[in-house]
Amino acid sequence: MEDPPPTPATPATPATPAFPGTSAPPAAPAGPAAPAGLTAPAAPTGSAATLHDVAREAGVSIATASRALNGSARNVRAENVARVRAAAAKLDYEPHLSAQAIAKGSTRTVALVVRDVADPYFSTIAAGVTQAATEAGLIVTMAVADGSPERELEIVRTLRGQRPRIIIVTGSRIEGTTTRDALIEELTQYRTAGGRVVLISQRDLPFGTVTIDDRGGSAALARALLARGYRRFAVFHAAPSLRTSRDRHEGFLSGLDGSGAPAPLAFETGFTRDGGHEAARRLVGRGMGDVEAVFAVNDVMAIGAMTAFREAGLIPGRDIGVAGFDDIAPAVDVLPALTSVAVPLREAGLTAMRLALSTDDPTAHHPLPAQVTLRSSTPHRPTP
Amino acid sequence: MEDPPPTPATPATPATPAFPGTSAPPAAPAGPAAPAGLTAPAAPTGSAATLHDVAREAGVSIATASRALNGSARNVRAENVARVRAAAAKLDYEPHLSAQAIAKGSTRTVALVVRDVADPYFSTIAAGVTQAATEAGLIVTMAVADGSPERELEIVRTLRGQRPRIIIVTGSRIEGTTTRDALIEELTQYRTAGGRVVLISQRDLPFGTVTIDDRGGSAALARALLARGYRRFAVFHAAPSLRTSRDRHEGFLSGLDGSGAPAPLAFETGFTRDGGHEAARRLVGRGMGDVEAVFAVNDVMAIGAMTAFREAGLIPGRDIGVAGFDDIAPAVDVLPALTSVAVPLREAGLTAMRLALSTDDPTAHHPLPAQVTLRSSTPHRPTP
DNA sequence: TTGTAGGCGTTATCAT
DNA sequence: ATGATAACGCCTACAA
Repeated sequence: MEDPPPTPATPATPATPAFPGTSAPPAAPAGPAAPAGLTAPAAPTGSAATLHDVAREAGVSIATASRALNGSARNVRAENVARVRAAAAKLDYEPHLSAQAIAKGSTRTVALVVRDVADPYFSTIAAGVTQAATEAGLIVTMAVADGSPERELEIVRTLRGQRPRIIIVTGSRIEGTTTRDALIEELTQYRTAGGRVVLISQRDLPFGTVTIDDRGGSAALARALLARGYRRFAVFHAAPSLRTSRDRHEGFLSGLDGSGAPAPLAFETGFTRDGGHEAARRLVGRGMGDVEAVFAVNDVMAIGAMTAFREAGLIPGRDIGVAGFDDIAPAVDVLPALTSVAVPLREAGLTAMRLALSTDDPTAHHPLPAQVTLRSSTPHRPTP
Repeated sequence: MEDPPPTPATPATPATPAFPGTSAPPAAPAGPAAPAGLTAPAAPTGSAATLHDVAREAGVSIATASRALNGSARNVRAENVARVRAAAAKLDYEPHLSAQAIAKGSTRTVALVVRDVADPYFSTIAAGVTQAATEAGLIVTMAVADGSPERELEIVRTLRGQRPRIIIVTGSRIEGTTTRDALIEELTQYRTAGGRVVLISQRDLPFGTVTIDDRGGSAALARALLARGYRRFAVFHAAPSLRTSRDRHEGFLSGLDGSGAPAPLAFETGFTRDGGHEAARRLVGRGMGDVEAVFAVNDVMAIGAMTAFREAGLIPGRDIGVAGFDDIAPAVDVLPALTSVAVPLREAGLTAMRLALSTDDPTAHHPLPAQVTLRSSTPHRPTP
């Protein structure tokens, strides 16, 4: 079954040519983002129906058509509304969002900047943002910063070209003050131009922020482990410039405070599964000493560490306790099930949107709780 | 440690209006944007710098400014180029993408439709798409169909309003012919209007398509398991309307063909971790019979099943073989490591973009290989 | 209720 | 090389 040949509703509009085919490869896509490998984008237009077409088809003026479809349909004769609607349907008309944006002076898009979409941490947040955006009739555009503060800065800069209503930045690790200041500057500009800014998990910046209680969660975890009889720890953490890692690390230490437990060994490594794996190998290599449990600052690290321990002949949960952070889905399916700290990631995305859409103080901070979830990777230690 | 005193909030700029909560998108903003009433001196209005501002600041015409910044800078005196660039930098000017789009008649966006961003399957594909798009200087907008064909259709329809250069649809499960035909119709319209369409993992539709070799991979897996001595299988699959599930199921059966192995038991369940868990419980509940191994049509199902088996006192890899599909990251960290079929998900996203950007046949099909990866969840069976 | 006209920020076509 | 000026598709006073 083929598509019915579109009725030649527009007989007098030869105008726009069909496909330029292989023609003019648009010159270097200018701008900062250098095109690396791929071929230049193909040529566009074959043109879609415009409001003008609809108006003509319906036998009314453009203004009436506009009103009937979009604006105050109340002031349009019912008959004309029907006419216009029919014409629009017939021509398969969709309003040109860019044109609307430029005419109205505001778009309906929210721009989301993440470090890595493939990471479940961010993709879950993205899911929350997308859901809330859809409910509010907004479009989500996404950009990936890839862990580079410079890239992030550049993204935010070019993002302003979209004139989004909202910019949400998550997972950045601005610590170097140069890019940090530039980022603040950029976002401030954007805000004074009327945009809303919300940061997720990026404390201490003068914007609306959704924070996850990394410190508190880690501290609570430390106390819970103490209560289970653990006293000697190792911590697998990432570079301290990664704020999330540092907060969780410091939180854990603070949770140990006053317990009399010795200072944990610290291993710096990658914020990834392989990082955890590598740190565990290092720990095993230098001798476990009297380490009773490992706290890895996120679950994928913890899971990688468990595998490494097992490869070294140590059984997690028996020979060594292991705990992570995030409570990602696989935590309950690894063996032993992983003790972790649950964070409401999707909720973070929803909350960010809520914050952005609210008319309240645009610099409000909204903390989200983190909840310790004890599992068999850290069983009770037999009291000696 | 609280946030520093926020910068003096914009006094007279109400900015974004409230939103319609659950209601329809066209939220007629009530009040006017700004009290732009009388004499407008150094208007601190919330708008961003325009090309006009830049031109004035640089002391050139708006046309020259445009050329200097964007177009053929070749025909502009070097001095003026510098002037304009300086002005742009000073004013923190970013070209209004919507305005450019409307003037040029084409946008720089690619629209991506996925079933669920939070699912690693789709988020990995999304990562590939985003990467390729960024390299080509394109912006990605994302919409979530949530498993509903109707929603998917509606999304594609409204997506056309963005006038994206490319629409990529992944993970749909159009089987009901009504929505299927409507979807084809909609996408065809879009294509004749000059857009490029690429489908991922959606066979049999007259558009560019990136397919993953579900059937072949499953068949190869079946043969590999036969070679390891397994003969009696159970298959955990999802509703047959979910094409991916059906293909993998059928492929597995075809791989068994001619081996003389008995027909596997089939358990229909959810395409999720919990689905696999549930099916395994059902299998255990009705008695394992002589089932030697389970093939779950994706990894999360397989992993859920392993946990369920363990809960029932069966040790995966010893008492029951388990295999999945996708080879997601945790597959190597569960115990035992999961036999699976590796699928180049990120590559699928990249390939989709490549297909979309190429000038070749817009309906080309590009199959991606799937590779069997044997691990200890399906050890060699001792030959009796 | 309807149409006319002006404007939104850019680009592109003209002359100059 | 540069500057008016007309599009681009839509919205919205302002008139009629």
